[in-house]
Amino acid sequence: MTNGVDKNKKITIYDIAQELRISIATVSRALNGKEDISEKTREAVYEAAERMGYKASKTAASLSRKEKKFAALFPNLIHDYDNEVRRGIQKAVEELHDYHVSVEMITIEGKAEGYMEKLKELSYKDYDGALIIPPEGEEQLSELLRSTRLGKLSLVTMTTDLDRDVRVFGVQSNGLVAGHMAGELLATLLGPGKKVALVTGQMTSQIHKSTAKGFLDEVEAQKLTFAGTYEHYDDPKKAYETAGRLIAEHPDLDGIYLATANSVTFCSRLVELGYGGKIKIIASDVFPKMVELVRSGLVYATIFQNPFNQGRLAVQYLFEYLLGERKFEEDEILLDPQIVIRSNMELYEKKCVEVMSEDILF
Amino acid sequence: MTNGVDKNKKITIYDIAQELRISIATVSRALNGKEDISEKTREAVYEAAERMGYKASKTAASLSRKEKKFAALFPNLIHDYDNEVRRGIQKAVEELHDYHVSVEMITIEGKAEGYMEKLKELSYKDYDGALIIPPEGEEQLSELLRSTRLGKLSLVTMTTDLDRDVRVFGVQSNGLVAGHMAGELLATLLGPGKKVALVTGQMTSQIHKSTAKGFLDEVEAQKLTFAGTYEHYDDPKKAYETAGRLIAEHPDLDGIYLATANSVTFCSRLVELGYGGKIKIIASDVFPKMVELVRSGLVYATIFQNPFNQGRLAVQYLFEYLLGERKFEEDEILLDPQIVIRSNMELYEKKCVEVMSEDILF
DNA sequence: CTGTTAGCGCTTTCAG
DNA sequence: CTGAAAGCGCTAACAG
Repeated sequence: MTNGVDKNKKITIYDIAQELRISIATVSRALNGKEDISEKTREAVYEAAERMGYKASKTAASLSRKEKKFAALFPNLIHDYDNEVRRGIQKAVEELHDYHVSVEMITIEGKAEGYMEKLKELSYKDYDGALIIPPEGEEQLSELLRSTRLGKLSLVTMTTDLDRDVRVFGVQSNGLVAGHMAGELLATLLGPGKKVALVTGQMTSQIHKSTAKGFLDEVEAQKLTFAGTYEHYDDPKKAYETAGRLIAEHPDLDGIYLATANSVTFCSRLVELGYGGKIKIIASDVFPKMVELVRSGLVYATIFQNPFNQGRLAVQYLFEYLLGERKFEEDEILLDPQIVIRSNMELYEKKCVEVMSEDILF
Repeated sequence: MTNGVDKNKKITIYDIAQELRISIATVSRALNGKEDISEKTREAVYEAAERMGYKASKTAASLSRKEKKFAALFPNLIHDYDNEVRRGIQKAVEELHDYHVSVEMITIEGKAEGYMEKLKELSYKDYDGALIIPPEGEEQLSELLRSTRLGKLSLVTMTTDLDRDVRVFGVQSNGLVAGHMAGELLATLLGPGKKVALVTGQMTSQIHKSTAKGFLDEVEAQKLTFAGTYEHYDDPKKAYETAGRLIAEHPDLDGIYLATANSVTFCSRLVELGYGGKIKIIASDVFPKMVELVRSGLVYATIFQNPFNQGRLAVQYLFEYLLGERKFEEDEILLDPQIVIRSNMELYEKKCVEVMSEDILF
């Protein structure tokens, strides 16, 4: 024993209470940042906890704490990506079963107003947090949110960056790096000077902006020729049209980075146009249909953005945040995109699941 | 309520005890597969648990259960890879802090005999499990193990496949897929017909065998020319020599898959011989020195095998196994290898750490 | 603002 | 082989 800290004994709030000659309830309150406690006591407790080497027991806490109630808000759109996020959320709920967290999945019919209404209701119903996948036109929701008090309801965003002031944190893929990766792969596949295009979702969304930036930077660094950015909404028909337009405008195109959903529709149009093997394609994420595209060789690689984990971590982190275990100086949690080629496809294939309704897919 | 199961209420062992008119202690014993209990009671408890929809609370259990004691056995060799495994184990201990698991890190001086001796001691001292990174010549350890009773000490292996009969499970990288990935990348980089070689560790080790198999299969499928397998132990001097020999025998070589440690020594010898930019190299794992090699362009890609996670999961799974939460029909847990190129290197760089002693490295 | 007390659900002696 | 009882460390009323 060099200093007063005995490594062998586990320090509990009981020890701190004894040391300070106060009750364990007071120690608990101090440690959990509750309101009704004097600053003096709180400081004394913090000091003692630090000095004595106190480490809170999450298991004991969870045994007595009351349930944390979350809700997950999704737009009314069945989507491969969102479906994976959903599965991730469900997984997190299972994993956190012992810790008493529940998540209600809610599909919102309307757009921004629908979200706001539900959010207010949740706040009123004493929910602790909400996980949001925003509707089209998220700026509007951001706007509404900024002018509304939601009490103690903590907001976490996924696949978006709703205004930072209104949320606790956001979980999304590292778009910047994903863009660079796609650029580097195309450069490797094609060599310098070749002509590439970017096909992406709404550029009003931050995630698409950063993906585009990463890709453009890499294209420039690798001295590829840039044909342009082709933006389209998450709509298969638009994807189909966009493919046609892209080829019409650049019949000599060598490569494409498909940084959006609806890759499948897009690719099948390319095949129709007779560009099957001629253009090197880097796509995004792994869904059952994408597996086939990579296997067939039409798509050389796809960049997996792990939507499943996005949902899972959103729940987990929100929970930890609410317990004061997590700080978030960085309010963006970025997941690592991964390169999937034919030979490691099987590893990702088993991680994704057929989407319930296939209407929207093809 | 369609059947007797009320989804709203949490079923506890108390409920089961009441239903069966026995004590909660008996229920607990039955559920945990303790010895001193009649088969009849056990079955009744299982049946009731199933019927009533019982889900055990790990948190409550961990609060009263006594400490699980593990040990991790490493050879006396400071090594980038092992160092990461160590860090992973430490991480797991932190994560499992609340669950009362401790892991003692032990460096074994001798070889197989040294391991056996320590293992017997651990068994005698009532340890619950041991995590093993075997010494050179693991077959010998396997041999010894097969003829020795270690009581209730559960064995988990890492970076090896010690005899399956003597261990609970093993955690290692998916060598087969890693080999395929390296082959596919080289094929993409070089095109068909080009000449490639495999540089690997001891082929007596299962992990190296499966990596080699994956690579060879892919080389054949992609119609590359195979120059041969160059085997060497984890010794920088050998790596240096091997590089020289490889080039002497195949001056027209186009690509190499470095499926072993000591890539750094190997590569620097290649540069000395003037083969710096001429040969495409796929390496393994990410360590600080490897980061430089990829950044410089000497190595095109490296296949990350996540040794950190290997250590972390080994502890976690062993713990879950001991609690009966995990079954392991498959006794090999395979981690997904990941492709790291220049543009996503930063994501992996921050996950590895400078090794303590650098002697062995270069 | 603080203390008392009753659990949370389970494992583990200790006594039969 | 089984039961009774004492906690594990913490939170949440409730009562000052």
